Amino acid sequence: MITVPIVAKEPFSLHWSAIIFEKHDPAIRIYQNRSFIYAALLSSGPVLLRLTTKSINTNSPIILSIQSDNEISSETQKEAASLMTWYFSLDDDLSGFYKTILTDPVMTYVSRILMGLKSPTTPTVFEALIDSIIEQQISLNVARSLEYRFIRKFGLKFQVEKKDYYCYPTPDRLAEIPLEEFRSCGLTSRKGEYIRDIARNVVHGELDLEILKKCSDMKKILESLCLIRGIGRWTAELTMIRGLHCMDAFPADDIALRRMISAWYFNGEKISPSKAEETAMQWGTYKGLASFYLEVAEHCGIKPTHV
DNA sequence: TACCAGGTAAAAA
DNA sequence: TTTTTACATGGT
Repeated sequence: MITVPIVAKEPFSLHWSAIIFEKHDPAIRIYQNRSFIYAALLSSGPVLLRLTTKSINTNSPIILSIQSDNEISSETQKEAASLMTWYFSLDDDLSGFYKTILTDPVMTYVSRILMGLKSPTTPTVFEALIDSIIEQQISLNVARSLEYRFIRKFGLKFQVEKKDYYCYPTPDRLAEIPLEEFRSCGLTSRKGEYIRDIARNVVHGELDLEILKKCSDMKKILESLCLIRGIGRWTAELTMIRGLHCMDAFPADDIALRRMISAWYFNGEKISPSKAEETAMQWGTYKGLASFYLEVAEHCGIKPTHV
């Protein structure tokens, strides 16, 4: 095992940023005992990454450790560090967000509790896109269990100290899966088609998702994602938040998001997507980040009773 | 048991 | 052009 110190722009709290991963699959990724563990596929092969912090405070130092049954080169160390820096947006400065929401008492209240929370980003756009497809229409609990089945079935399996771990499946692998196999881990046949078609198009070079990271035009990104079969506005926006770190994307049709906005801003009264948009206006260019704060608040059982 | 959950494309009207 | 329907699974 090799350890590397990691620098994060303050304020940053690993605890809040990773807490949505508690109770996830320990063979894939999980947050427990103040450590975030992730089975990563680097260019040299699979490794087990662990980010650890001593306390939940924002100024607590972060240590990255890399585990593998194979030798770990200095190149691999560098790649691992930059992957985790991307994953938790460690270079981001949250002060702009906190300043923007000062006029919103609700978001200010939530952000003071969750101080240092940054929105995690998947290593690849592909991963965010496939996860978002799996999550279409069904509840998060159901989606989560389907995702684990999916990753365990199709992801690269490797061992560290005799324990099994699974990396997220690559386009290469998914391109050759027969449709019945997607169906057998609980996906609809339709979703299986979407996923296989996307994987094939990526492999054949007809679709370049990762190049979207270089595009700064949100509207253009949204449009190009929506051209893909199986991708509507909701899936595109979720992918932009989770795979491209577009903190301004806002999936107003999202049922759960509307439920959360309704609980915090409208006393639990049901609201329309346009009402949700209206509420999000005060979050400026941080609509997606603010939404994530509400999501984490819900996850942690933080409720709007004290506002 | 029936219905809903962080939707979407395709069929029917 | 607009409205309805099928889809898979786990929780209530």
